[in-house]
Amino acid sequence: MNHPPKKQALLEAAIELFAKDGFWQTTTASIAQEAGVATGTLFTYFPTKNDLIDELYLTIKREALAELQREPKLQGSFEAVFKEIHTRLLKWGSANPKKFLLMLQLRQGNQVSQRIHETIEDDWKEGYEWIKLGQQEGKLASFPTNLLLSIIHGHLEAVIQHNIQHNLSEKEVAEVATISSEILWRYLSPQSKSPQ
Amino acid sequence: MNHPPKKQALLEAAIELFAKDGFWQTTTASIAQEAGVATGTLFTYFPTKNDLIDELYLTIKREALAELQREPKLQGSFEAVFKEIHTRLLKWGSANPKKFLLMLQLRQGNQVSQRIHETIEDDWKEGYEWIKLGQQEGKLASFPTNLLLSIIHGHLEAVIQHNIQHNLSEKEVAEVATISSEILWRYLSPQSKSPQ
Amino acid sequence: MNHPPKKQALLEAAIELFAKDGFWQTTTASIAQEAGVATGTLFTYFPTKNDLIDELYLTIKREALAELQREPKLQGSFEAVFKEIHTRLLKWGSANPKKFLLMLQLRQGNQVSQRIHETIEDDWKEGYEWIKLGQQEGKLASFPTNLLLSIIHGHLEAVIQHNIQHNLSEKEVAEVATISSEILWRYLSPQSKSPQ
Amino acid sequence: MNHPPKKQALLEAAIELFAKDGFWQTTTASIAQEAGVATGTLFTYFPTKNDLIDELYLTIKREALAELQREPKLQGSFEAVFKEIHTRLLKWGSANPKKFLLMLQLRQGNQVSQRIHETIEDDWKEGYEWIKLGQQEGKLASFPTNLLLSIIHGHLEAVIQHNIQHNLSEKEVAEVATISSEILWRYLSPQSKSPQ
DNA sequence: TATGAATGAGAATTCATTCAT
DNA sequence: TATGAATGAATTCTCATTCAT
Repeated sequence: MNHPPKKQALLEAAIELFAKDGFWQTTTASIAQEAGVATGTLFTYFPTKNDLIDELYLTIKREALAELQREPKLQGSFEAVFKEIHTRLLKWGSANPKKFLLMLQLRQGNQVSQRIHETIEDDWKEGYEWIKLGQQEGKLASFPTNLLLSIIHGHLEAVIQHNIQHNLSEKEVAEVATISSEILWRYLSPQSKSPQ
Repeated sequence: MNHPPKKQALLEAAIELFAKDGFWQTTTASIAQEAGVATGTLFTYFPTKNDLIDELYLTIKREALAELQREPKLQGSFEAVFKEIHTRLLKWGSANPKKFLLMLQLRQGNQVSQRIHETIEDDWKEGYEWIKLGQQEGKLASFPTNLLLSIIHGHLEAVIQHNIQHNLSEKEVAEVATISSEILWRYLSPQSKSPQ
Repeated sequence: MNHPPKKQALLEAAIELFAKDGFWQTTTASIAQEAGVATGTLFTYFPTKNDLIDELYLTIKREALAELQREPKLQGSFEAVFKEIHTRLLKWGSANPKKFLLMLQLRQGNQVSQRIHETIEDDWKEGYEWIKLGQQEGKLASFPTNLLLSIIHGHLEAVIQHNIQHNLSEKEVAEVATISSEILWRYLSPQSKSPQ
Repeated sequence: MNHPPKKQALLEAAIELFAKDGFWQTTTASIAQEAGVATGTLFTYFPTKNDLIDELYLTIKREALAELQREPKLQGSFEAVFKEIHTRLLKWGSANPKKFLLMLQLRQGNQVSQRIHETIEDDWKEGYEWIKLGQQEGKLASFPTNLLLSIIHGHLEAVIQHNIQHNLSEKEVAEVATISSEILWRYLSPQSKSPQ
């Protein structure tokens, strides 16, 4: 976010190459080359290749989070805010396919250290609490919060991956976002609203 | 499924180790050792490490598919069949966490060859057609079939991962399956059922 | 002593190169090359470069020890045995300059692991006990056994280094050995023998 | 001896670290850090790491030599001077274990350049001549001067190492020095004194 | 002089794969 | 088929040294 230029270049090169070839097929030498620095320079900023991963993952996760904190502020009814969050994340993921897919890859591959997972959990704690509150106030279906989050996450991932795969334009993404948030909301509304 | 015993042992050892340490961190030597065979023997059955992956992925995918083909046959209304499919897959994934997580890992990591992806697509074609037919007959929401499938997939993944993470008992899994299939069905029913 | 041929070749190559260039200036690649095996082969026998050192040091120390155990058996008066031990070690070191100097280098450089030092101490324990007994029986000067051993060791080292540096012939070494063992014996005899 | 403060700090840091970890395991960066200066600063004073070694070795050797040149002046009979030299060196080594052991390490490891060895030989030439003269005048045993020096050296080393290892107090060192110089003198006196 | 980020040649070690038995 | 020692290309990481400031 405010890295020294060479560090920034390394992170960007890593995103590019990891997304293209996968983490383990990408050598530190090629990252350095892509970033236009010497091989040793990488290790000035990241003591090991795994530290690079960790920082990369954290950086991307925080970039996604930043989407929710930027102007205009999230406001309005619970439903409105919920849909807006969904929309912003969906748009961010669709617009940043490399970062998004890399995030999935790193998570699935167990490459990210526990420490980083905890840091991120911490970052997103506010959101978690907001969802929980929504449930307590009867705005959201009452199944286990973790399951609820898993489902939201799974839904977002599925739709974003679909958008990326089909290479949708910004306008199309916006349309999908509207439909998708509508569906998700209906789907996660409290049971009372469900048809008998 | 009907492999020579050493081949079978190798596949099982690979599942164990890939799931634990990840594909790239697992050496062919360690797989052979875990399987109780010599290092060279692995290459008698799988010309390269990547061929092992391919076969493993295919085997697992077909094992999941077999769940849908086993007795009792799927039958009844479209809704009943849809829910049963969902339930069987969810139970299979929850009962086979290693295989399930490995499947995700291999898919995200771009490790599986194109050829295998095509083979699998072929295997599942029947299901794809069945979903499409359901849409045409107005049994399912009418958004793009691929998106629909992505969402189903994402939902299943989310719930299974949740089950695995929380280590649910078979009974609990059955309960979650009921709720989950109910929700998913409601969610993917044609728009007409949606609240105005 | 009874190593697989490639392991033996590696140990010999290592002696050659370590003695010539020093431990840290010698690369594992060059050792493998000198031994006529592939770079990886070294690591089949020695997990790390340090393990190679350890084994090398142990092997050399035991080779020296073997000099004392070979035929003809050590026998006769305490004095005769003492001188014979001194002579055999002195001859061995003078005849094996590379091994001898390497031994010194490894010991001084703190390269050998504690475990190996303990193993060696164990190997030589019998000798230690024999010296101690000699002291108790009044055959040797009564200062601290450890100091006594240090002095013997220091003397041997000094004379061997001198022989090596001056490149003495076998015959000359034999002469020096006689003088040297005479001096050392006189020097370490009990105080009573000393001039007032 | 009269170095700029940063240079002095670097030399001291180097002694500390070389003695602890060995020359090759110690990085120039760590020396600089220990000395509290920037990495680049080391190279202002020592063009290469090897130059640092050379200067260090020379400095230590001269420090030992200085022990013999300080007040009170060496005087009295040949025997008295011989014993006093021995005692001073023994005390210096025992009191400066890091420097002493480092000296041994550097010598054995072939780390010091030829140029420096020659310089030092020059420094100690006077002592060499004095010993030789002693031999000619029948004060010392008549075997080759070089061998004689080796033996003296070996003896000193053995005893100092023993003192260091057993962590003797200053008083104990003084006692050992007396015994040790007595022994050494007896040992190196001309043959006539030896028992028949 | 002093700094410390940057360099890049070099080194230890790994591991998929081969092949003689 | 099965074995496992041997191979050697490839990779991560180190560190003495440089140089712009």
